[in-house]
Amino acid sequence: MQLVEQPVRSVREQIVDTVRAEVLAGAWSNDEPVREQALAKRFGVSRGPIRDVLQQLSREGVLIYRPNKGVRVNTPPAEAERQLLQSMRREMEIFCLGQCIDQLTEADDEQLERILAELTRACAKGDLSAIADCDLTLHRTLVRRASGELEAIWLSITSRLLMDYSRIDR
Amino acid sequence: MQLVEQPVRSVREQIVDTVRAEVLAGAWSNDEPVREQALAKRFGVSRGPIRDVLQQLSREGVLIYRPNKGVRVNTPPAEAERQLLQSMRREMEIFCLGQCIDQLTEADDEQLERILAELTRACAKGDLSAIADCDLTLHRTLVRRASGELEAIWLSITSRLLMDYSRIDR
DNA sequence: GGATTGTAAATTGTTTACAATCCGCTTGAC
DNA sequence: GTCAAGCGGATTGTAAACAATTTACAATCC
Repeated sequence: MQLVEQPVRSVREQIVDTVRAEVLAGAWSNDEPVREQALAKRFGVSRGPIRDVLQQLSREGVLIYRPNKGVRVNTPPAEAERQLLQSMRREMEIFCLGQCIDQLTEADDEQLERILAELTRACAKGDLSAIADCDLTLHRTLVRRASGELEAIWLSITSRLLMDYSRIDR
Repeated sequence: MQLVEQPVRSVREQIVDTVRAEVLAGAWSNDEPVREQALAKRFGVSRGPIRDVLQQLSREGVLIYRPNKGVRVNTPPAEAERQLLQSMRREMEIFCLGQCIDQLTEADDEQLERILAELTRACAKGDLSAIADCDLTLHRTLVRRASGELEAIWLSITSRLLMDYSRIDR
């Protein structure tokens, strides 16, 4: 499921979103490191783009990177930190909503409706990873609309928060 | 000036901090794109690590990246966005201060004193780029101490804010 | 027997070479 | 004279080879 449309998405961006979704869905263990070669083979690219992907996800806090030792799935934030992030996320989303509430187009409405429907369905089924994914997609669309500049920051915060879902899911 | 101590800093990290400091000091124009080859030559490495650096700084919002067209210095945030970031930064720093106020060691105190002295000196001289640099270093130390996980997020927010200083300086 | 050192395989970090894309300029048709 | 097609250099994107580091395991020493 990829409801965020974007005219041209680079290979790296696609891989980033795929890997992040999988990690947040709890599909990856954090006991063993993520191997660059394996990912490169899986996505049919060389190690270069994969390294970019792993670096980016590490800066987002989804993975954790240690020099010469590769990356692993990060652990969820501690409770105090989680509250801070929650608060910051809320602040950002309120801001973005206020920024873009007036300039929503017909197409935007339609897209939001689709995502909301998907979210409702996921909630009904109790599919936590799907909920997390929809959650991410829905709000990400709003944030990007308000300010592309803020998207990266918002994503870092929210990804960290969603790591709790993946833990619960397992 | 690099007062943040770190046992082992990778080549890339060092270049990232150097470039960021220069951009925030207003040393780079945003009229012309940043060339990978030139940076590679300057730092004595190949384009690979340089690309990592530029990618990271782009995700921080210091630079802005466009596919197949390289990176440029980003423009400072709009006023509304700046206020949001300011508020978020404040929230983070208050949190981090509360987290680590109790567990500061002798060495920490000493280091903080040094940075503060440097900051005072810079303020007295009205050296805006030095102020920005000290500002960054001082608070970054605190944030890292409180939670290394939060450092990346904090850095994204603060770098964007400090871009205003660099504009004023010019 | 336990600790330590040496070695080989695996993995990451970096460089180099090559392909794809972009940008400025010429050139030629109209 | 103007505009568009196209050519060439420059730059970015990717892949593959090479170097440095880590890790696991075996051999050696105490």
